[in-house]
Amino acid sequence: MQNLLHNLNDEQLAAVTLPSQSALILAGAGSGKTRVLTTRIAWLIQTGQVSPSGILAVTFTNKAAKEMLTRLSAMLPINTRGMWIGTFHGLCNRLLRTHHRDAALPQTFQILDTQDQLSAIKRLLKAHNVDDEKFPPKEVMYFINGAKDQGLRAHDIEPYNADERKKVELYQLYDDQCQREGVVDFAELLLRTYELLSRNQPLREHYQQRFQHILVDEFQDTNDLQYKWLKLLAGHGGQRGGVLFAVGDDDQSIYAFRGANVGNMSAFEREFNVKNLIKLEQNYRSHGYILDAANVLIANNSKRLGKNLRTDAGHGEQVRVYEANSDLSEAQWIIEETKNLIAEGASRSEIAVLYRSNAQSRVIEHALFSAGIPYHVYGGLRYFQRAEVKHAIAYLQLMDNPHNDSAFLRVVNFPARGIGVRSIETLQAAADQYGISLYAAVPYVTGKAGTSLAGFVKLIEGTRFETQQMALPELVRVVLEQSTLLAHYATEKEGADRIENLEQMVSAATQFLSEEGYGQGAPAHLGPPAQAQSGLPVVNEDGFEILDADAPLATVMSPLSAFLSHASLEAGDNQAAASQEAVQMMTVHSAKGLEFNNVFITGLEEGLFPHESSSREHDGVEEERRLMYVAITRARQRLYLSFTQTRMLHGQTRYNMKSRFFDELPEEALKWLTPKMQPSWFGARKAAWDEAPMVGNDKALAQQIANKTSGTGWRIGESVAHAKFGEGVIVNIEGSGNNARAQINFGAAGMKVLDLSIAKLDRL
DNA sequence: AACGGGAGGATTTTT
DNA sequence: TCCTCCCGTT
Repeated sequence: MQNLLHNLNDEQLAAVTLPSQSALILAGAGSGKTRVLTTRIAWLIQTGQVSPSGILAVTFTNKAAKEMLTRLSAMLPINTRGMWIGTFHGLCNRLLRTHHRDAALPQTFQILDTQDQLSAIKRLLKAHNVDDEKFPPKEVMYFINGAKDQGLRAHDIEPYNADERKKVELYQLYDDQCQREGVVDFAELLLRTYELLSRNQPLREHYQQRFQHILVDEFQDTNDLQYKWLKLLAGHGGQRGGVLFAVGDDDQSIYAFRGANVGNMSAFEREFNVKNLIKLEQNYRSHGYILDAANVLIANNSKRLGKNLRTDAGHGEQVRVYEANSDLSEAQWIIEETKNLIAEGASRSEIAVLYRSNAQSRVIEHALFSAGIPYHVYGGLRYFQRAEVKHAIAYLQLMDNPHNDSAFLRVVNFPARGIGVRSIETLQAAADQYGISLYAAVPYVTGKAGTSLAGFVKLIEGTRFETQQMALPELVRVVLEQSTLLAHYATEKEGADRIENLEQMVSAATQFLSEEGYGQGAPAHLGPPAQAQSGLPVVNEDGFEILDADAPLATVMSPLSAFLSHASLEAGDNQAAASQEAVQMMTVHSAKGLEFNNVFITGLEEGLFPHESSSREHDGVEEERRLMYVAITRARQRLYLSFTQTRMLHGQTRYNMKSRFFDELPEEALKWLTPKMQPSWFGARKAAWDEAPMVGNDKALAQQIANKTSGTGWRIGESVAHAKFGEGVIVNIEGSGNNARAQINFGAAGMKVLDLSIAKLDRL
């Protein structure tokens, strides 16, 4: 125990050893959050307050879950495999497999990833003759997912106009289609589990009693449904249930666009009557100037729980700021600085280039490539999302559940076997007539189409029979052969990579079996033995004895089903194993949770970062500011910020102003590598602006600024001096004439709003 | 069925 | 600019 707790600072120690009450840990960037979370679990177990089976730890990503397991097994001499540590989706998958009957799902239900879901919706719209101009599939998908993320079914929604009524109708039809086909999308995993537990009292109470300690990572990223899910399991409002230990950072909430609700933090504090709010403010990552920049910037946000990072590491180096003429020269500058860093002994993998949007990476990539500097771009297609891999997966899905129409349609004519659009239309008509799956409708199609379709069914049936007793990797190999996918790509000019990817699937299967604790030789098709139950038996409303959805997965699903869920829930790495010793390029979003000795934050221009679309969203700029905060706090030792006067975007040259975030950073923490131009800078910029052909948003922005500054005699971006507050920069101007007020950032003296007709300001 | 031309769109992302 | 999607042609 001494070992477990030593080296924790006071804040961390307090969090780890909190009594059994709901707690909210405000964990700043680089404050040892994961350490606190894992040590808390270890401490609870080691002090005998809970057994490993009483722990439920939830994360958002598989990576975070794995990290937690790894650290835990290093701390505790127990087998972590039996512990419930996983992603929301992974845990729901496990619960739904076990209780599939109560959840009204086939045990082999398959999981749609986003691509699958979109094609399912496209198919639905076609089947119901919906005008996809008026109801674009993507929009329908957002609508459905948005509703599910709030825990709403179609019948829960009160449509406020005809269009919405149609969407609600489509939502219902979509759910019907999924149910018919035995498939479940990501949001459905959560919602179905939530409904299962809320409707089934014995089941709910069983898990409420079992999970005495529920720990949640990245709590600021939870959506409404996830919070409801947690409340349900924690038995909120009832006598039963466990203690919720939530760890998060409201300042790092950057996923509102996908439904995350930071408000869950304060809601949790209120609803669970949290007495234990602990702030982890000691930062072990960044040097002082970098933290100062982060702290001062984020102080501009109004809705915060409040937190200030501190470090023992000293000031370190100032943040370097560079203004480039163009995106090309920005890239060139990055190359030069990167070369310097490497010459000084920096490892390439300790250099990160961050940008707001993916479109910005191209120019920088090009420059790095020309300079012969190895780099790795994050993002892009993941292994299980590649077309050829998805095709193979579709064949495997048909092995497991031939009534999955999505999988059927994907490969019925791939590789080509003469089953065209007409054949499919005939088949679809038959399926609709009898209300059955496409696969089941094949015998009803006559003629030539019927013969080729029957051939396909024979292929599936034959392969299924042939692989009956095979272990998973062997089954995968046979499916790759029998489907003629390998043969098909062998004839393609560029097929070598695809074949390699397909063959990799055999080893992926082997690796999966060992990771999940399946015997390597277990027949892939075979379901779990009915006796392989663990945990307490519980009885549902019908008096059936049901088993606890305990780990490992092998007890609740066949190796094949498990592998298929794995393929959907864990999309795999992006791209082939990139060389480790490479400059890391990624969006700010994907940099969350990572850290580097040297960080470049590029494209810091109004309209890009903060992004122009953010101004239209509720609290959009605050979210962008949090994003900037995340970006800054990635850096350990050296941070570079850059912006450019002109940038080629969407085929047009744009003239941007430097990001407002520069005006929100403390002067003393910055070192301008190029002259900081103002106020003449603004004039020069405005001239360039006037000369250049304006595109929509430039005009809007110029107009907005003109409106704001008209008649005040002051301009946004201008440097001023005040007798009391010292030097500052005008960040914003509101109102006009005698009512005009300027928001001025006085750096160390803070942000002030001054009445321009009263305050005595001097131009600098 | 495969290819090409044209139109339109283009934050951010995990599961 | 550059990628994706759809439609029309071979």
